[in-house]
Amino acid sequence: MLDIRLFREQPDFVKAGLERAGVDPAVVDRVRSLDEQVRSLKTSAESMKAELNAANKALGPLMKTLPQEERDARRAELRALGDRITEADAVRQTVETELQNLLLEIPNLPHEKVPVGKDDSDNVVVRTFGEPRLFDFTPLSHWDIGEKLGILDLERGIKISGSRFYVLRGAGAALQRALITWMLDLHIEKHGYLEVYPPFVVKQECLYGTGNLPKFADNLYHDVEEDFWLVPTAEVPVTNLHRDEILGPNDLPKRYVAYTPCFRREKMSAGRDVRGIKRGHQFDKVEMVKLVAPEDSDAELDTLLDNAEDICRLLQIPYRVVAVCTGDKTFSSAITYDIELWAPASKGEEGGEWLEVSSCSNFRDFQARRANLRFRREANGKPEFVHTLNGSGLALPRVMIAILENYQNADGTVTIPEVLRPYLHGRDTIRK
RNA sequence: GGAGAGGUGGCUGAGUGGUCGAAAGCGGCUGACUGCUAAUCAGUUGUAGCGGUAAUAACCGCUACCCCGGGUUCGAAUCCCGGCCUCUCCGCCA
Repeated sequence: MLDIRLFREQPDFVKAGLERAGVDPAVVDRVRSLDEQVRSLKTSAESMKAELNAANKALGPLMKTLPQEERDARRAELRALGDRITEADAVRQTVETELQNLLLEIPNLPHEKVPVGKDDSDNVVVRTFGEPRLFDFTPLSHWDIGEKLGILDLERGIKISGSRFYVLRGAGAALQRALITWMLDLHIEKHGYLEVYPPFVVKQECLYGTGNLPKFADNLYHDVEEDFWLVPTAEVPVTNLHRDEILGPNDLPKRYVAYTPCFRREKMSAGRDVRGIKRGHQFDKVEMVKLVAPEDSDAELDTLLDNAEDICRLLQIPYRVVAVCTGDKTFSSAITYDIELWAPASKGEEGGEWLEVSSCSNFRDFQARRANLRFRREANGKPEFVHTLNGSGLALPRVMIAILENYQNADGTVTIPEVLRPYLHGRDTIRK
């Protein structure tokens, strides 16, 4: 959520930012008009309340001594005033709710460094690592490799849960588990994150905090009976760990890493990426989340991104880093870099593609304001909103795809990346 | 799932429907005293919104906040209803 004061004091700045993000800047004037209404309604109601409070204060001690008739008269008079206040408050409440709802649907302003663009075709590749491998045979897609090795069962996933679900078997399941443990260990021991294991269902407040609600409910699984929501990413529970808290001077930065499954309805991408395991309703992910002081967030994004890239480098899989443009960035983020792994056969007959395995973002105070997530610089200082960041490190299914397709051999086996072997009892190859 | 108890300021904890933003203690801050620390004494000490003086530190006024949301009443921390949460006992269970 953007600071209402920004709308009051620098409306042109907000308009310019929203325009860059491809949002109609006319909302700024609507916000300002609603804000002015709320404030004037509040002022008039407050002066009535002051009047009522003063009258009540004066009336209290007189109640015992005043003649019955006069008491009744005073009561009626004040009751009428009270009723007018109730009405005024109701009107104010309506307008205020409208304002709040509007603010909740306005996206974050893009960071000044974000390239301006309309959609993902305007994203900018900022660096690449490694060279796509040259095959002396025709590389198979991961779904072919997976089925042939008996480590991926797409049919039975569909049988038991429907489309976009799959089953990993044997070395497939073990490989994913090894990846999760290895990534966690790396972030904990080498990069200095604290591991947390959060709930996989959350209350709706958490989703408002990160910005998934109210706008993106149709991508979320919701248990109506208990009003629980399945997490679409660990970002949601972990960013909300300190919701409604004021952290102390020595509590920042917080650097967390969490493994969770992620649940997404994928209503927006119906019919897309239906083959293989590229896009499922359920997938696993290791996620890094940071809470930092505002002046540190730019630098923290750089290290966050590097921590995620480290995984790719150690796996020795070609990747590229993409600066996401203003038109393609997500609702809550101010700036985002995507990491894309090369998958040589992920499009089947059509060949390879760059697969998004991580999205590293700085949200500045956008989520912190929604989640009321603050800190004090000094013991008696004024609370300020923290800056939040997060990035995948990494999303499992697509890493699996990249490993299977990049490390496949002519004989149908798959070599296991060296860094993972200690996590697989020294095993170096997946064979049938 | 059954029965009971309770949710008050940074913490502990009091609070007959009006004089309660709220006693007291602890903690914090300021000052005094004392070679220093400690102790003692005095004062002070919630947050937010709006308006004003003043300007970027501060001061004054009003409003709101005693878990959340409704209600009763001229007036609610206090009474009533609903919800959430915590604790204790019993039952069940990975």
